[in-house]
Amino acid sequence: MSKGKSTKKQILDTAVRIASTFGIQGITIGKLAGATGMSKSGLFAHFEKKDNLQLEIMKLASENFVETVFIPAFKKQKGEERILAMFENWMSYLNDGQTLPGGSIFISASFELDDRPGELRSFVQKSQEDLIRNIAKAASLAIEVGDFRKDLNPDEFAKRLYSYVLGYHHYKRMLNHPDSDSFIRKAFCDLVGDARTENKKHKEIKLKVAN
Amino acid sequence: MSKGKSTKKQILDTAVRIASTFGIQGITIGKLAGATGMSKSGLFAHFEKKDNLQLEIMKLASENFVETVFIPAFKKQKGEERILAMFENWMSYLNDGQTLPGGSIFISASFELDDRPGELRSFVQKSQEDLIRNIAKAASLAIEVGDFRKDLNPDEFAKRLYSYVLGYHHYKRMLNHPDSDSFIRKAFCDLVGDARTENKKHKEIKLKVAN
DNA sequence: TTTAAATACGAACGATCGTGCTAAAATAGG
DNA sequence: CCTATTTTAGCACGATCGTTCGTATTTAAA
Repeated sequence: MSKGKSTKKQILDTAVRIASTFGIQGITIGKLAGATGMSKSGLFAHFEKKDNLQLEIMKLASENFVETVFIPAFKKQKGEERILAMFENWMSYLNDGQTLPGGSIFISASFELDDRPGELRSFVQKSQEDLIRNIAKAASLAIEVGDFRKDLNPDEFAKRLYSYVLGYHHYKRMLNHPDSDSFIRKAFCDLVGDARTENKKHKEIKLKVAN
Repeated sequence: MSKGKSTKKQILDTAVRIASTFGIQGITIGKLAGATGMSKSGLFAHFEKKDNLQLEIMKLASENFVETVFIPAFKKQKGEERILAMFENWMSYLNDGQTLPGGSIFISASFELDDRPGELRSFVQKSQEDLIRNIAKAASLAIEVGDFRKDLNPDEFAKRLYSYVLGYHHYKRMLNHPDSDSFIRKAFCDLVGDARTENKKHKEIKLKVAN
């Protein structure tokens, strides 16, 4: 890897962390230059427009999400097991204080950008649609293999799950509720329980992670 | 009302609309001055610090919310009826394009401020806690009067409802899903249905509003 | 090692930010 | 109507924003 590409990668890694705390709109060439020990102009030369910088930050964050949440989950077998894996990976992702000290960039970016059209917003929209579609897809596979009821609406399932995640993020980050982890775990279990076929209705849902 | 107070009120009304679209952090003395036809310094004289301006914006938005959502709902009788009224008023509030062209200030402010301590954040936090507590209170009254099951957790009910509202706002504002209204209506009905006592389990839930 | 290309820096630009200061204008009370 | 007070405007400040440009330095190929 050439020198240029490697420093660019390092810049973006730092940028993702900063954006996690200050929002994608809160990143600044000067602040980012300071955080990386570079000059404003030296850093700026890697991106040509600030918009590009923001876009590349979101793209990196998106890759991180896919690698942490989806890729490992797709190695699990279809059905409830994969759904559970997604959920647990998702929780790990949201609580990785190393790369996301201030919470999910996508969640905050969504609310920052919801009324500001542009390339950046389009990318975030597309990512969110992908996310919901992937969950819905996993749910419909769970129906196919007989884990979930045939009359479950997978899209509805996905959207309710994501709503709970939004709430979770909100209660944890903004309101500092100490019981937000148990909140979402219980909500998730009820959601899955309701989605199950009748004969599996009362099986235990085994989630790892406590805390 | 003195001249000063009346122009200040008018400034804040405009500010709430702007903040609805650009976020509470997106408010700028210059932009707001332009929007009200005043000079920067003339407008600034009403507030003394920008922080005060932002705080007063949030306070006005909070009053608007209470007046639109809670006050009318508290005139309904305790129980499910009051819960339904809250929900419907909430929907009206969120869809009032006149005063909130860009969606709820509190929702966006929450995500803008979640990692930035200060007086403004504290106020938003308090407002959100009040909101959840009010819903939970209404739910526990519904238990008292026998509409909801005795083993329902009111706090959990409130937090799940608010999670759905966050999702609704997100799907509607950010993702422009045309079916977001039916999404939340169905989610709400399921939530209420699950909360009901056994003998009322299958009563119809009559919501006004379509669209 | 020489050299051409890639990369980084320093300084400066126009804009806009929040915020003072002072003077003009509008208002309200006698 | 006159005056005292409140309200507004004009102007300027230091800071910071994104961005440009010419120059220095570092890297990689020959």
